[in-house]
Amino acid sequence: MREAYYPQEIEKKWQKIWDDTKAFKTYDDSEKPKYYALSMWPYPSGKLHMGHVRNYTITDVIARFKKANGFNVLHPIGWDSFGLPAENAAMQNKADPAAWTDENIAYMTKQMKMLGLSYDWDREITACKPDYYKWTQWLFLQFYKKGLAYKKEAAVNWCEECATVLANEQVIDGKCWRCENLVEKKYLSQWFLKITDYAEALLEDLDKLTGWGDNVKTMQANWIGKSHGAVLKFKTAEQDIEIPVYTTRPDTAFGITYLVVAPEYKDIELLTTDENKAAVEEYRANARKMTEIERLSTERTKTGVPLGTHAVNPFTGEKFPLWTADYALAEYGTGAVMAVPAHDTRDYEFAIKYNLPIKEVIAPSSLQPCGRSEAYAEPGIMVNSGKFNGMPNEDAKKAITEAAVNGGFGEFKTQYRLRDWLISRQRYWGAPIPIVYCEKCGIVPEENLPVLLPEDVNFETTGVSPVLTSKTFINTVCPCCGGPAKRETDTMDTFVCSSWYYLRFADPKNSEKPFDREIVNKWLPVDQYVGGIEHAILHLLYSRFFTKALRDMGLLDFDEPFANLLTQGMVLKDGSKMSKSKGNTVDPDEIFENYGADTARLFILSDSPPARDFDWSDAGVEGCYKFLNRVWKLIASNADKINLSTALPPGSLAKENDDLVRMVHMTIKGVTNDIACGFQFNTVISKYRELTNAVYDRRNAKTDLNEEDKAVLGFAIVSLIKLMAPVVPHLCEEVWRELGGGGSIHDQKWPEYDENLAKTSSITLVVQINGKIKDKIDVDEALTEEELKQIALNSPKIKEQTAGMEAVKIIVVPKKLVNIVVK
RNA sequence: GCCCUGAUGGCGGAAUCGGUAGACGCGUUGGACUUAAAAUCCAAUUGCUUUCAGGAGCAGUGCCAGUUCAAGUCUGGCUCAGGGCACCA
Repeated sequence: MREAYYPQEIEKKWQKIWDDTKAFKTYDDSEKPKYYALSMWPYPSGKLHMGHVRNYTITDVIARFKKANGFNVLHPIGWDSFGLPAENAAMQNKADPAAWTDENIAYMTKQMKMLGLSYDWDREITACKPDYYKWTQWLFLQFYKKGLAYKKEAAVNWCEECATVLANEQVIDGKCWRCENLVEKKYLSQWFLKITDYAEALLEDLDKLTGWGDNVKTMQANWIGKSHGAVLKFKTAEQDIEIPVYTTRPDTAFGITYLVVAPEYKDIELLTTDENKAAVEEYRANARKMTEIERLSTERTKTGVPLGTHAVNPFTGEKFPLWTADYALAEYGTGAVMAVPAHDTRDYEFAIKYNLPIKEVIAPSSLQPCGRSEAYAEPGIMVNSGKFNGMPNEDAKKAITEAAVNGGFGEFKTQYRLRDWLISRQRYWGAPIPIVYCEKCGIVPEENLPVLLPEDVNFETTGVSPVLTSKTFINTVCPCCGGPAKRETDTMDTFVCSSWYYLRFADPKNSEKPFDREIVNKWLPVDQYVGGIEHAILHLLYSRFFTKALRDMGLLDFDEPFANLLTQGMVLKDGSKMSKSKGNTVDPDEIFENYGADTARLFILSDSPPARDFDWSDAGVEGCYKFLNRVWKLIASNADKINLSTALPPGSLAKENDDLVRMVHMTIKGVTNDIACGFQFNTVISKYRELTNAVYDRRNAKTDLNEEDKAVLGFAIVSLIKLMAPVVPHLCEEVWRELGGGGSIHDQKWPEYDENLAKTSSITLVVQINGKIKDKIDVDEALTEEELKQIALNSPKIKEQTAGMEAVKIIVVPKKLVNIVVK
């Protein structure tokens, strides 16, 4: 074995061999239990960044660990390759988005192979290839047939920069998720998926996801936004028009002093008097012009105008005025709000500004009656509420709603904040929506799939989709009547493609259907999913929705796609996120070139637990490189002494009591537990270092080795490289073969430990006085409690410090400590 | 405003059940090797006080209380930081 460690040479050699021999190919037919490890598939943006390196390394180590532990592991990769960057690149470089994408995929594939990732490349899938998007389109049609895909005219989020609409989930703080441009409202006819049908299931099943972090689950629960309340129906005094209102505070119904409808409310024109018409129209026109962010800003003082008409409170018969104000949202509840300024901060602010009456109906307690200079939103006792007076307001919520139900003017209602998923995009580089518009037949699904993207398009258009420039795509014949018809020119949101890709990996080559039900049932759910927290709502919610909908269509038999989710932290440099604009990026290629992939893998896992942010430091990389050199040298300089045939398994070593043998058992136990319980790779790596240090100490201490010493050394070294193999696959493979190991180290079984040997031979007894540590004594672990007590009491230090004092109580924790309580 | 997560040396972070706080590494300092440097190896490294140079003592895990023989760990109340949601009635 050569003395010096040449990672680049070793890595290149093994990567080629693994590739040529398809070392990580997964077969469906195996006796072993299945394990599906998956990283979120990347967008082929050009080059891997360190976030990718971290993500894929984590999943790769898990996959290799599970394989060594006897699982049939599925560890695939693919490309989320539809999306705007390819189209933007096409506009700038006059390149074909397909060619640009292919180039990027080729480069990133090369980088992934350089990182030594154990993917089954035969299962690679690519969202923008017709053999994949054909099935995205097919699934869309299944949603359409089930009434889960529909077209409607609605106020939608429009990004001028990207020249397309966006889903609610893609609007972050009123800005576009991709380009951070301010989002505007537009009224357009668009395709939606009916995710709201699954609001309750998506919320309820969060409890089943015991392998997900609470942070992600609460984010989803907040996004779904379930609330319990009532719909109360009001009639107008002037025209007898019904205005239903959703409220979570029916207990405050006696305190209503006005009613607000959203500027987009459907009956608003009927509700406006002629005198008020001009002012209302002007207000509505202004509201339309405002961007989402302006309108939703809580900083902004509330505005509104009266409609001139009135509604009647069915509980009291009181008349109160109708207003329109943009703090009422058309898309939530019924689009109308009953205003109780005494008990709602927003209504209070509005009432003060426009001098509307404030009527208190809940007092903090019977001792502390009303009279406040702000809205009182806390629980209390009902007042000014007729027969409900004196009741705790929480009870009155139910009682008043029941009264409304009995009176025929109300009902209990559960409301969700979640809205339907807008999937139309006025862009080229996406899966075309397979729909045809026929003058005779109306909306007709196109069953002849795939509907291919046209190639005769001009990307130098502004403001409209390049698809519209095609001369061949738009005009077609109706699949129903054969008459002239036009194709839908919108494409699907890329998140549709990524909502089912994890299913396709189970059956990637199927040309008859998106996936075979049996095969998918066998491999899914994904046992371990790894990716960034930024998808906590978007991709993870959509995928859960897809899985549930596909189950209801009978295409599969499970209802959650990802059993365990690990959201990895960001990779930082100098305390902030790596970004090109800050100039603090680290190029993976440079790290591979200078140190090799094994060092990169080791370092990215070594310093922080996977869920936490990771601060990149050049010194840390150096440290990992030095460690690998140390391991290499340790083995190279002892290669002649290590004989794999004498590197015996546990139980067969004569020197079982040897401290180094015990250390090896402890390390196997520790590493195994640290990976199995929460993937704590940082402590796993510290255990590699401890064992390495211990082997060095042993070798330094003894130069004249007998056969037994060699066996111990061999056992320690072989165990070390087996434990390190998932993290540092190239070095360990090379060393394994150099030492004469048969086959690949990555086909070896995970080392086992003996529980009796996985601890030190003696223990340190801690002696405390009143809970403060006063002495530490090495003792045999077999001693009884009474013996430990005597040893503690006989310690000279303890005698000295307890002289003249009385021991009130002595607590003995077996094998650990003695605490003497004195007065 | 509501929700989630976190706070431990100069730094990243360890510490199964409440039972030796600071594993492992980075950095720093000192030393060995070298003509020299790099590399490598060895040692020290929470703070303060004290010392006869072997050590000894005290304090210490964001803050304030509490439970306990014993609290980084459990309970209550805060502070700060990061993230999510937000005129959602």
